[in-house]
Amino acid sequence: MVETSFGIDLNVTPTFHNTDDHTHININDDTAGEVNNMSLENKKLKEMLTLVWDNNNFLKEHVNKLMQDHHLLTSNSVKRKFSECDHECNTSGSKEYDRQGTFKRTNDGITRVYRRTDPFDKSMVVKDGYEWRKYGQKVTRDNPSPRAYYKCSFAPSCPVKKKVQRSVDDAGLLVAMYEGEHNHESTENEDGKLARNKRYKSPTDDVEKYDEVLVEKMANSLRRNPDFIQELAQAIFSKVFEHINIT
DNA sequence: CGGATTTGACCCGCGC
DNA sequence: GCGCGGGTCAAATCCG
Repeated sequence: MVETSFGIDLNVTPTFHNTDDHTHININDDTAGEVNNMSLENKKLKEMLTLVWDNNNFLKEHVNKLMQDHHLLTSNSVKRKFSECDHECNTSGSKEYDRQGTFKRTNDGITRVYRRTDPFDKSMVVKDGYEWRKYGQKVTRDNPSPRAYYKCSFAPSCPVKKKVQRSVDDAGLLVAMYEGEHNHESTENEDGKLARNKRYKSPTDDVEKYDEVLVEKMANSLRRNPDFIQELAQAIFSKVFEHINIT
């Protein structure tokens, strides 16, 4: 079934239950000619809408496919990297995973956090519930991507520092190194965590959201088009007259 | 206008 | 002592 966002079923012919004679309308020859014209326009309109809908479906499938490919690629890459990290961690330190694709490794008082991000995203943000103030950035010899230096925003009372740099062989992997321990509570409270969890979206949610936005945009542009409104009204009247003629 | 970020200069430890 | 590289400072700049 095809239905626009403003509630008009494009495939199903509307049915009318005229149980008494009050619905019968006499139409003269001029009106009949007009009705024929409207039928033609109605056909055209229906074809146009079908075309738009087909295009929409095609785009939807295309987006779905792209999302699936991207998801597959990302998860494979994460799996591969995590197995490498696992290998490192079997020899020293302790390890810890979280559900956001973050790998944590603690060794000699320095905690390393590996977080997978978009390789094209140039931001160096690794959210950890604390607020940080950036105080420097440097390109190091062994890595072409710059290393960012952060101090805890509670400094100087809190001595914790953090260094963030992209992995040498995987630009999509951010490595954050933490030195010291915070002497205060995380700046992100429980409400914040809940709010963030609520905001979590699956890829399918994205597709549905994209669908909604697309349909809404199409509907809005059509709504703003007076020609469309007029033709739509004519089409509806045409259907009504068609039905009345049959019955 | 004030806080955050950027970026070049400076500091410091280490190896030669 | 000198050069190199990582870390830090602070003035300039950006941005809400």
